[in-house]
Amino acid sequence: MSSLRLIFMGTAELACASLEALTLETAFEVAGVVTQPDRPKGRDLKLQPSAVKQLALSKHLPVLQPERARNEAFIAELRSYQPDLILVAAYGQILPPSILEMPRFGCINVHTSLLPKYRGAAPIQWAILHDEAETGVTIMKMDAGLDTGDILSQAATPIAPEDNGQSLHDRLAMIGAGLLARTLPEYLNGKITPRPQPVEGASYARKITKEDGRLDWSQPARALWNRVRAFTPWPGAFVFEAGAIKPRMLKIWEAKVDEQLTGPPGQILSADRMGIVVGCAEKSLRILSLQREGGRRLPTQEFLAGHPLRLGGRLE
RNA sequence: CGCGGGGUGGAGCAGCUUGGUAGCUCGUCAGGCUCAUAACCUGAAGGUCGUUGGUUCAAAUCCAACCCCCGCAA
Repeated sequence: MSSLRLIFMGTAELACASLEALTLETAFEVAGVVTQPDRPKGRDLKLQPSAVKQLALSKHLPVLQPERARNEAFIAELRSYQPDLILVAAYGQILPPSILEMPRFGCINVHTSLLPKYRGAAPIQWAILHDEAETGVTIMKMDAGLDTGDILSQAATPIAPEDNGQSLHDRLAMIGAGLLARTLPEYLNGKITPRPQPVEGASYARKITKEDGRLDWSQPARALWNRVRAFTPWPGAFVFEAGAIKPRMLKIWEAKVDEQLTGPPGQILSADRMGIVVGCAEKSLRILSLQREGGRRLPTQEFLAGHPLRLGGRLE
């Protein structure tokens, strides 16, 4: 039997590790890569190819970039590739039934959560936000619902205190790629029976927005700490210096919960080389590195050298 | 031409509007104090003020072009 014809659909950085893994498997032939159209990005809003497109081009794989995956012409073109299997990872568009039913082995998705928890667009961030002890990757067979398909395999990883959105993302990308490489052959050989997702415990991780990164000091320090971690490096947790005519945004990069100091929510309780401590609903948050609008990311000590903060001042 | 902030000793910033002596908080080095210290005191080294050109008796400061960094936005 000749190698399996496979179509890869993905856009974000997360998908690259999986694509890389698949191209290394001789049992598969990656016949084409589908990714989102180039989008305006960067300071000049110039069109930029997706991370997956860049990787695909470097491997000289055919790249398809339909504006809409539902588009009839695209579906026809996809059909012409006669895929045996379609692999989807962080693609960013809903696939119509005509695509889901196209390959004889179906469409397989790599999702970065332990389904049925955290279905949807931002499972990594929401897992950290919700103070989960662990999360993971699920390989599943896609169906018409949003991340509701039957499970082929899963792998878990603990969320460590030093984890943030970036580190967890990178780790899950690697775990996902490895799990995919192990799961696919077994699935294709009929050694895996897809099992339906449990009804209990399902949740939805909606897309996050910039505004979700705003720190609300009326929350407990641990919740704010989780928010900082979850939103690093994107979209970033932020606050504003209070009292200024033109409020300056401060992006918080690193923080930890301070067990000792307490004070009114938003009030600066301490500011020295050890950090900027701000009062919260419960305990306080010690900011270790931050970035002012227009400036670069700085450790607290260096930030304070040029931006003295008044004790008792406020952040909001 | 998407909007905006910025490039000043090793780090972060002020000074620029109203041209005329290089400033602040740190760091570094030396010495002092101290049981000790990331604390405190004294002293020192370290900068062609992003680049090029222009205006001027005189430019960090005014004008022009260019290079680079960052936030927003995506």
